[in-house]
Amino acid sequence: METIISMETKQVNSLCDFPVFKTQNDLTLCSFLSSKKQIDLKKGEILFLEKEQYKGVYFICSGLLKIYHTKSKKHEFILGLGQKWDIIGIDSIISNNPYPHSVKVVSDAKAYFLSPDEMLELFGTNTDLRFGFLKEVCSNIKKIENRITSIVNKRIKGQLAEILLVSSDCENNYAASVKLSIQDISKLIGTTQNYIYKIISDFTENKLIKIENKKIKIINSSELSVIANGLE
Amino acid sequence: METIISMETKQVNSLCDFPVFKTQNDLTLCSFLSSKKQIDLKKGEILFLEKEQYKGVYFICSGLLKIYHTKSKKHEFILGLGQKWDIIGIDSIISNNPYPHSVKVVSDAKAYFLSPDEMLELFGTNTDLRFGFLKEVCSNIKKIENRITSIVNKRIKGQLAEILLVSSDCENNYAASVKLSIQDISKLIGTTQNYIYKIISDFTENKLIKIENKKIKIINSSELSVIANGLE
DNA sequence: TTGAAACAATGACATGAGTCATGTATGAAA
DNA sequence: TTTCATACATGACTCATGTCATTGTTTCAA
Repeated sequence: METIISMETKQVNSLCDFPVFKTQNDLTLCSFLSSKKQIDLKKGEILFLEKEQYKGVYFICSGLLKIYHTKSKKHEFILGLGQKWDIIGIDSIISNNPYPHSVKVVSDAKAYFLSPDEMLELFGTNTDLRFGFLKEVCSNIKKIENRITSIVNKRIKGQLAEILLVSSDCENNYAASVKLSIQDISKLIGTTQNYIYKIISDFTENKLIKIENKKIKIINSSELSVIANGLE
Repeated sequence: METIISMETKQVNSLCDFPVFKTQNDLTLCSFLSSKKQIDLKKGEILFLEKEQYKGVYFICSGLLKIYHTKSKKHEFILGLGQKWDIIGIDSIISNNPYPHSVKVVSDAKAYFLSPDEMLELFGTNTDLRFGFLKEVCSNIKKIENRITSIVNKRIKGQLAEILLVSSDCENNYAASVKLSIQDISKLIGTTQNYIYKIISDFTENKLIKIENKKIKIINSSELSVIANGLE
């Protein structure tokens, strides 16, 4: 069960902290990376829209973003989430194509931004770094292949159970629904908001979860896990 | 509507013919590529299984392959099809990871095979070539992102209509079902064989298609197109 | 303070999709 | 030639999911 929403607490202090840069001993490179400043990304802000010309790569330090396709104004589907340590926009830079999806800030975030020239400079001069970026791109393939298989094989109830489990705060069993609205959860799974309410109502009736202060608290995580794995 | 099954007729005579190699003027490289021989891939042959250690990259010249995940022996899901001009296995070589999916030959095929050493040699010495392979990986990401969005937004009936349309032989309007069995179509869409039969039965009753010599002939492609686009 | 609009949530009903059982056809083995 | 296993195809039934209408709550502007 892959983590959808990260619970990591280590703070990002420098672009150097990103795993992709960890192997570097090049002092000029480290100096350049250390000089970059984090930018603020406000909730609701759109980083870029699908088919827009690429304008750089974002290295996410904190907060939450959604990566989505829009079939029409009515039908938005969330392909994935962007959070700490994620790197957004590499594939467009590499392939010299417009962005293949849109990205929007779900909760206030911080990130480093590198322009196309800066990226190509990094990309061109350093073999280890190049392979690091390429591994990042390739791991995206595996991740989304796993996601499509999961969507096809699981009932919507199972997908919701999984989201609630992996995003729960282990200490208090509160699902991070404050980070992801019911509307966004429905778009992440690819169903309707009404149906998500229905399933949440069922889960509440069956005493798997309960609603406290508009938050979802998990009270039977083992049963939710059975549902998430499609084994009931 | 992206083509699922290629109808291209140009024959592949050399590894040089692949678009990714088209920009090359390096005589040593061309000589090496020209020396490679095609290998035969028999129907039913498995190129590799998910989680297997990578052993090379296949450049498909003819025939049809399926790229799939297996949840269990009972649940196989086809992530995509491999056919002429497709390159299979790049991401594992680049990321130095086992194969993230399995690949099986659906109808007799031919391909060029390059070992990891040969690939790394190509990859390491030539900037244009490197970018060409990376573009290939990035276009795979875009393709499967589009696929996942399509699956989530379309009814199964719409997906079947689309498969029948794009795989049809334009001259005779025969859907290439001889290339893809009903069983494999159901695995490509992610549904049951029985439900595919049901929809085909409905299409036949509504005079959109008809069965001739165990082949599906399209007789109302405009109506099928409406269904494929989810506009009925 | 009030009223309109937007959002949250529920219920009734309709449709899409899956499962199981059954019958027929085909091919391989005895 | 017969028998058995597998594949093909259909029908009945059940469950999952979506749509529409409705009610209640919250927010914001006048």
